[in-house]
Amino acid sequence: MRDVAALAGVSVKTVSRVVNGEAGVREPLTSRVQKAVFLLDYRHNLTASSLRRSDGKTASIGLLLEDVANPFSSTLHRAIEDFARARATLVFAGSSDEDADRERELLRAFAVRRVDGLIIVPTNRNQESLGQERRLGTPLVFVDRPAGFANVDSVTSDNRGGAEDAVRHMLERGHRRIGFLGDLQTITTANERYRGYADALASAGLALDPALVRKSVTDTDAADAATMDLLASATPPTALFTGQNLITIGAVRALRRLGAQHRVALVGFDDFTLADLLEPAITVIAQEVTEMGRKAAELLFSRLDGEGGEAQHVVMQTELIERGSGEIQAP
Amino acid sequence: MRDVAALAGVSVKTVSRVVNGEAGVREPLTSRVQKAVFLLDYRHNLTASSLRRSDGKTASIGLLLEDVANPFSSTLHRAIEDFARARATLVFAGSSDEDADRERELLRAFAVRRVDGLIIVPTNRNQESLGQERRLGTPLVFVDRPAGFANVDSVTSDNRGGAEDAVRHMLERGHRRIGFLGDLQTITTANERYRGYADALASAGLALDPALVRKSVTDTDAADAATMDLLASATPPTALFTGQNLITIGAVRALRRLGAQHRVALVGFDDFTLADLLEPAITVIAQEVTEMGRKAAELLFSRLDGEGGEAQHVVMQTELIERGSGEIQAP
DNA sequence: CCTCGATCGGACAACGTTGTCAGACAGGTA
DNA sequence: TACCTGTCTGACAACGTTGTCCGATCGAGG
Repeated sequence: MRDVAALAGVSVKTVSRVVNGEAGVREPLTSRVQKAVFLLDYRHNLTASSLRRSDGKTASIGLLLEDVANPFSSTLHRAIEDFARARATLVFAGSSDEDADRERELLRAFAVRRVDGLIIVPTNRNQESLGQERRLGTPLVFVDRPAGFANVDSVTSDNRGGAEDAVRHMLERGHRRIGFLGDLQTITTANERYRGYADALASAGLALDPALVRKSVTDTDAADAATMDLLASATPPTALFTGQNLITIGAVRALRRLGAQHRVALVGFDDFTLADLLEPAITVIAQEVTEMGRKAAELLFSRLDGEGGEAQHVVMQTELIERGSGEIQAP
Repeated sequence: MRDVAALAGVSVKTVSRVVNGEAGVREPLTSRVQKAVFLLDYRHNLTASSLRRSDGKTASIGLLLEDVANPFSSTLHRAIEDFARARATLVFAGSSDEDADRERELLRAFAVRRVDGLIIVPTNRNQESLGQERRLGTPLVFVDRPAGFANVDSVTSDNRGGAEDAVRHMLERGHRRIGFLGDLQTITTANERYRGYADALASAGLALDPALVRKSVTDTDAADAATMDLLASATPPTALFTGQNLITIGAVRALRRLGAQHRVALVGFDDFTLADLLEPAITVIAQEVTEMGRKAAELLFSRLDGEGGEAQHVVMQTELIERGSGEIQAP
């Protein structure tokens, strides 16, 4: 900056003014400075600038996902990036892999870099380090999973309602023995989906048969095995509700192997690419992931703009997409 | 930091020493400082620190992808994140959408934040602003697409060889009329894949029939339409080579609609989830995406460590995965 | 030609941190 | 006791930028 000032024959402060587009520099100088900037390949140093500026904003936010590579996370990421771009803000993304230590480590990394705000898909229970963040005054928004503290903004799906829709959909087609395959119940969304399953059965006046429930299915292979197991029973389910993407795929794989894909009904939570090209195509409960990301970013930036007031809890509706597998009638 | 020093009854410099784990502070003080840090919820300010420190490192890198939400990009992202984590470095990711202006805008945003290095999936032709980055001395690695300048490290797949494998695979099964569906030829990878297609035909002594080639297919719908078109001809292809994920899916959709999926052979470039669960399962040329990301990060960090010497150009081999669609024999 | 007001430019300090360097202190030796 | 060595500690300045504030300059009016 000093070099630019020297070349343009002005003071550094004047260069600062031009670079920041402040009023108060007349024409001859303005273009002389811009020319010098160009000639010297000068790049404004945002870190130094934010250190000095009164608001101290770094124009960056932290995004804590389960895994930047999974479709749900990366779709969220993209929606948030797009919203942030309009605010000239960059996004640091990190993967927690559902691990509390990694989450803590990333939160710390975000904090030392002085991000302006955080959007977080929180792991099960790691609330102390989140609380610390909050005390530091960094705005915070939770996505996908409800906030451990009620007083933090959050954007979630109606997991319970969506699951209930899925199960009711199959009940309406005559199924009475509907299996449940879900992720670890320590994950709040998984738990909510189980409760939706139970709700639907209760509303229909059916007893919940624990033999039809598998509650700690974490990946495709486990789902495959659990499905094989369920269908091998003496009184197998005639329909399945799978609580998550990978589980749905595992179930499809197993049904296929058993040749049962056209006989056993299936509705999965979460949409996925190519669900419509499978045989049968898979009926799913779809979440509005992009809209969740957009909304979370909107909430965060409104806090950054100094919006006060009560924490907001946005709940997004889910949508049942009929594709075939969920419309198989009970035998 | 001043507050911490005051509470611990030491100078700020001593706090700095403790926080950075420097030698030269004896026991009574060390723990007194740590206690004060804890009591005051003090967080080290990395931006100020990097401003002052001699190396000026911000412990962050910029990652310029086509779209953080697409599977290829997000897999790369994850691999790079993992490598960076071991170096206590955070990743800014951004989506260019193949748009030169967005690319320029993001490069600028990275630069003003003084990232330590850049990993870039470059758009077609935007070499001036990349050159500018290089003049500033920011280490740079290109991924997926070869470098416009030869003197920049790069990690790419053997697109030409992979495409040739795909086409040869179908030639060996008796096909003589093999269609090509590829992305815009301004994208270097798309062009290389076309050349691989042409190479394979030439090696087999076959003439390249322009009527079987569609070179500007950019998305699923266009691929669907192009496939319908090709198969409607008087002398339709008996096999298809699709140059990219979305194109493959569009082709699958069209073949399905025509009921031709078990008659027309298909090999696609790029693997994708569920390719194995389609009917028939899709034979693909798979890239080692995770390894590409890891390697790119490795190259970047070795430059950050001051590694000099010639630019390296790593070319990853591709792998043909037989699943069924590519093994359909010619009629 | 002088004065006044409005407008623009620049010197200085400070943001939070660390590199440099000199001073303080303890312990050992002559 | 005087002196020296080595180990810790702290004062100061500086990283690149911007907020504050004062002084300079210019144009218009008397």
